[in-house]
Amino acid sequence: MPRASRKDSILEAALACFSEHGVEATTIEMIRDRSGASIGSLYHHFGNKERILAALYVAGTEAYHGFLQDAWQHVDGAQSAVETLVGSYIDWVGQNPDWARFLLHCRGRVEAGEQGDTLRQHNREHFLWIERQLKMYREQGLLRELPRDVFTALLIGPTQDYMRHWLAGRVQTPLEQCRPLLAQAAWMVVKT
Amino acid sequence: MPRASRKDSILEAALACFSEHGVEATTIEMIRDRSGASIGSLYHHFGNKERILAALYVAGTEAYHGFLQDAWQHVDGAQSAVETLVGSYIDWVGQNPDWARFLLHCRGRVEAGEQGDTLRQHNREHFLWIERQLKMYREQGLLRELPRDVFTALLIGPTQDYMRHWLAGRVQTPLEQCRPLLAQAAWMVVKT
DNA sequence: TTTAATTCTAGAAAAATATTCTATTTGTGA
DNA sequence: TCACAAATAGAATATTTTTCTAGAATTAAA
Repeated sequence: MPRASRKDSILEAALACFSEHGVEATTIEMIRDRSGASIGSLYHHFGNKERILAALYVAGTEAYHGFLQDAWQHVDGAQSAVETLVGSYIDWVGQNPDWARFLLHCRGRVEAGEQGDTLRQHNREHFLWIERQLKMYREQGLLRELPRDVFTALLIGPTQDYMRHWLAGRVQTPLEQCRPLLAQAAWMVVKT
Repeated sequence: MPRASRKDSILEAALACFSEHGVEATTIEMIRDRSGASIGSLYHHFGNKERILAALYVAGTEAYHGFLQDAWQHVDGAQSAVETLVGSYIDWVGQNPDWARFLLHCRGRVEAGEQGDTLRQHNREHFLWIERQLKMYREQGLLRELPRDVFTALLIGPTQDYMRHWLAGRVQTPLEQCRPLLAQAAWMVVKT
């Protein structure tokens, strides 16, 4: 296996800087110092600061999507599917707080930027993947008939909200305790 | 009534620029041009760019809190309270999309900045106000006993999630149609 | 293995942006 | 009217981002 490419080491350094100082406060120079790359190298690989953000964003969402799809192996039934959607989100954010903070913080910014379309395409595909997974349960009448966007909001909204507060250090209830509550509530509100 | 002060006109111009070009892309110069103020005046009133954001953020949250407290006049019973929390959020965001986009986009940034404590204090007070309003219903046993942070996430999480997507133009279901669905779901998941 | 082409790296130079500073003007109370 | 503070202006400075030119490393073809 090839060791981390220069490109990757720049991304890694960028995430570390963002976590440490916040996205707005980190300068190209800080990323240069931390990664050991030169300005020229940095701009060769990414072109500008915004595209560093975008690349990092895509890498993060892909990591999360992969995590979810791995967890999906053990899904067995509609309730288990809902529980996995909620639980995987909690687990991944819990295990990767720096990534998660970055993704939550920069979503709007990256979507508004030039890579917005790419990103939206990515997300749409992930969404469709979930749709395919739930199709069967829907056809069996196990899930409420709701506009798709409302369904999604009901299912994952509370969890996203909770984890956003957790990342900001605004909540005390330990994750292990919330997990079943949130999973159960999601199921309650989404089942027929 | 005094007409808009220079300070206010700067804030107004800033919000307009942010809505039009995004927060990251607007420069001090753009705000200067749009507001008609000079650089000196701008820095006299706010000190730096970050503090313009913070002031705008505080103004926005205050507007929303006021809106909610007005709507609270008509609350009558626990279900009505839940419905008002959800409905007011939808209404305010629907009527003030620029404000809402800005608030959602910048929360993390402002909280991480020097005004973070002030802001957190503000939010805590608002949160406590809601707590006081719900206390009675809680004592009557009408609301589920849950860790407070989980309760909040269940109540408002789906709505916040939905409105975030609405602001980004990612959903089609009209707000009038979602409103009762979200309110009803919130009540379902939060009532005893 | 040499050559040519391409990719990558480097850092100085330029451009864009944010902030400070000094001077003037405006308003306000004694 | 005078003294003083608050507000405004824009030039000067500092910081940060981006571009540009040149050289080093790598790859592929001959």
